[in-house]
Amino acid sequence: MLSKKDENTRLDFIRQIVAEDLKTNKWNGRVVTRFPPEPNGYLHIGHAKSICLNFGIAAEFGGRCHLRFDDTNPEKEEQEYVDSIIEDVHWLGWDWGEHLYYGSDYFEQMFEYAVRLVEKGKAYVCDLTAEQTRQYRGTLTEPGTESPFRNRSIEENLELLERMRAGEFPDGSRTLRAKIDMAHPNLNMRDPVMYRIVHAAHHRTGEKWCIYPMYDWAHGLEDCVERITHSVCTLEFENHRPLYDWFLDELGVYHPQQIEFARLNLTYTVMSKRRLLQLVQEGLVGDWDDPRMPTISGFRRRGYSPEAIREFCKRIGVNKFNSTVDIALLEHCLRENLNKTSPRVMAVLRPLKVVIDNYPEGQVEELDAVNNPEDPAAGTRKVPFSRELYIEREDFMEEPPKKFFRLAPGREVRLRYAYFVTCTDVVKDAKGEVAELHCTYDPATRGGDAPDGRKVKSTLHWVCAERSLEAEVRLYDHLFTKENPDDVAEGMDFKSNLNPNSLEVLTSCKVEPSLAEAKPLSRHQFERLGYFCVDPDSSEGRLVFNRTATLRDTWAKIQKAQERRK
RNA sequence: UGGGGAAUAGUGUAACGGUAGCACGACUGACUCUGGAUCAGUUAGUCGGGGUUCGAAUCCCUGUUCCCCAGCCA
Repeated sequence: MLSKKDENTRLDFIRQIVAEDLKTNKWNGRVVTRFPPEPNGYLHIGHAKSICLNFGIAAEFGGRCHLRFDDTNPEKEEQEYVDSIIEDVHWLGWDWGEHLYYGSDYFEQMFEYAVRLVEKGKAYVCDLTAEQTRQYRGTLTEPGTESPFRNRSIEENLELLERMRAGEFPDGSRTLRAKIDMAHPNLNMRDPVMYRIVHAAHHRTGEKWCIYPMYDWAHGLEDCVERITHSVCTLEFENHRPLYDWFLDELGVYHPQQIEFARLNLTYTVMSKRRLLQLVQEGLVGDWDDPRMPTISGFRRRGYSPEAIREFCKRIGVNKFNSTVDIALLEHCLRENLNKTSPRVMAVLRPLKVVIDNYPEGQVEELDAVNNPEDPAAGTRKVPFSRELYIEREDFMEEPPKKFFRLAPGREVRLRYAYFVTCTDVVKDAKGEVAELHCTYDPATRGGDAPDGRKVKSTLHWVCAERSLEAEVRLYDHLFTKENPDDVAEGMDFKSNLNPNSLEVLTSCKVEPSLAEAKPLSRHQFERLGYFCVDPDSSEGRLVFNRTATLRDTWAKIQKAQERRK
């Protein structure tokens, strides 16, 4: 067990700051964080890190966390994204109560603050074109040049700003800029744009506005209005913090503390919204919720549980340097959770027919099977057994290599929860492929135990031929073949590393009848195969499963090693 | 070549001047009616060079490498 000191020292650097602020009463005991997505795409596992950080801190320190849409760019944002984000954050298990906000709700107040800055002589209307603004900004090593409009009178600025708002000027013709320092070594401080003119309909404010605030101007004010205490964001905003501070200080208003942390990178995964959008738009995946996508909706459809994702976010930690987490850790958290929670079931992906020659024709018996050995409360169910069964093709080999313990001619194995069977004959088709197996069973081993104490080397899963259900099963693998999808040849992009085998569809799988009523998105373990989730594509009488993850497969490892030796 | 950040096993993280620890992975072995799970063990690390100190991952100097910034995106 951890001592109290150990627990405290294990806090990440952000939680340490929050804990310290609580101790010194910096914010009068308040802890208010926020998750501020722009509704211009679907949430991904990288956002989950931020979500768990912000909502987690609020929950752990007795504060609250706001869900706020940072919707200041009408050209990229859509209601569809708002809806999906709300659904995803909820699904992950977090709740913001009444604290659902939109940056656009503060547009009027932001404008008033802008007027104040103009009145203070700290902002001005600039007529430079975008191109000119860029040229005047200077470079990383050379200072910028002051805009010729920088010293307009306060009266003129005020009048022009009102006329900007009134829609008198075309897109891009003018901006409102902060008057800071064109020679500042931090480019963000070289008279940054606060408002641009965009005659576009906004998904919430409609046609009301034709000027929209820039991120730097809007974000601090949103935090300010909501009385955020700790404004947690990613590393690339570190350069913007001086500006965040400048705006709030010049206005003399409530001033949260911005803290930056490193975004999540995952092996075999691309994470930027831009590239995920590209995959969707170019039809390289089904949609945002394609089970191969690292989106929250993709993971949900794939069969991941919110608990697994939250545990993952807890384990990866929080830091200020870039790192790439091994996707195996995510998969570990997944299996750890699903192992404890998923009901077991038998399903055969690539069926091979087996006839039990000495079993009575026409007889069907119901055998007891354990639903979840990790959870006795899950109880048992009946599975039908009869003369004709299906087993997995790869569970039989005519000429078994060393360490292959499964079925082979003359060999006895156990059919899980059923009987010991011995393979007596192999029937082949015209092409010489194994078409059917004949076995005998030992009636004394009913249930799977031999009264004489004899052992078998392996236990196979199976389904009753007559009573099984047909199903489609979609097998997934990593979307990319390289740990780092950006590791590409000259002139190529990440798409050249797409895994052509990331999806394999199996259409004539056989599953046990208890699955007839399985609900969409319900998760099951197919014994010896992996975790599978009912895809929403399923319909009455047509079951479709997604493979969420395989079970750890020792035999596959041995096989690989054997092949390598050849 | 301006400014801002950052470097700890293969990977992710802890240690806040006092035994470099944990997790994932990999590899052994035990157990098992899932070749699952579980359990036990092995593996392997402080970016380099100086200094301060009884003692440095930690403090100082210096070098190296990596990330971010020149949108009227966020």
